[in-house]
Amino acid sequence: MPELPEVETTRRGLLPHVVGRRIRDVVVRNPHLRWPVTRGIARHARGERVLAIRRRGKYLLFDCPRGHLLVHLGMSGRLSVVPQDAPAQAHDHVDVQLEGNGSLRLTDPRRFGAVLWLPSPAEGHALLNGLGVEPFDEGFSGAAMHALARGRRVPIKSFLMNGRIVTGVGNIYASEALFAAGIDPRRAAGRLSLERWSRLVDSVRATLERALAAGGSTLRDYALVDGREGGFQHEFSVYDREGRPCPRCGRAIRQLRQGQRSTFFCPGCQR
DNA sequence: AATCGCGCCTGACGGC
DNA sequence: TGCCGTCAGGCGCGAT
Repeated sequence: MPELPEVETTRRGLLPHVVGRRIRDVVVRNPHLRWPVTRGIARHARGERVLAIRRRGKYLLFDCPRGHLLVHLGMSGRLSVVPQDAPAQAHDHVDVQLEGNGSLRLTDPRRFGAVLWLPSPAEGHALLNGLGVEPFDEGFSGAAMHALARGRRVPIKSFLMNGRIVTGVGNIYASEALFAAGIDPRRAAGRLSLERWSRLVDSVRATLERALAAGGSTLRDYALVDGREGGFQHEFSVYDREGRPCPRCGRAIRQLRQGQRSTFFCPGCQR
């Protein structure tokens, strides 16, 4: 699931429920995530007040006075706000209980997600300090990307999905943004003109904004904090649409594999 | 330095 | 019906 629009939608959904409240306890029901969830997390987090929730790439950071709770949703993770006595279902891994009623519940069938406690400053942590530019920051510009891509031979689609270059763009939105910009996903990143890079940067932002407005994309596991589904899956132009007509020119959408990931594109519109 | 591709997991689906 | 292979939103890591 969770690319930038889904993580950001989750963040915004959590804000009114979580910010300003204290953590009563962290209940670990199933510690098996990307890294084992240790009891130390509860020890650190207990009694801490959540001052803010930030997003960096696809990571969520719950800022507290003495550190940060980091959550990543992996491929199938979902955060929801539930009553503290809500019975756990399959794949419910962690409950962050808040003082008063209410818990923040992480559900993750495929277990590629993560929950970690980071000492301040969170930016110094290895998972965060190598991350690329945020798509909505000024630093994400045609000129900057054009310069970064110089000499790089990786396909532009893989380059866009590289979180050390730009964060938050995953498999769905890379395909969709390249379609919107009319760029062939197989083109070498270093062989894109400055003009086309500028167009692509605009398309990435526009695609992410549209997805955000729809509450993200629900394919299977992802849901908003209150359990509702996102809506952007109904607006896909190419993703998961092999053989169906391109919305612009009518030719059949094609699927190929790049770096063990499926890519979808229109052979007529994308050059 | 850049690129490739494996592995971590569960579950859904299609072919036989 | 069941078994098996393939694939699914991510990403760190080791090999080349």
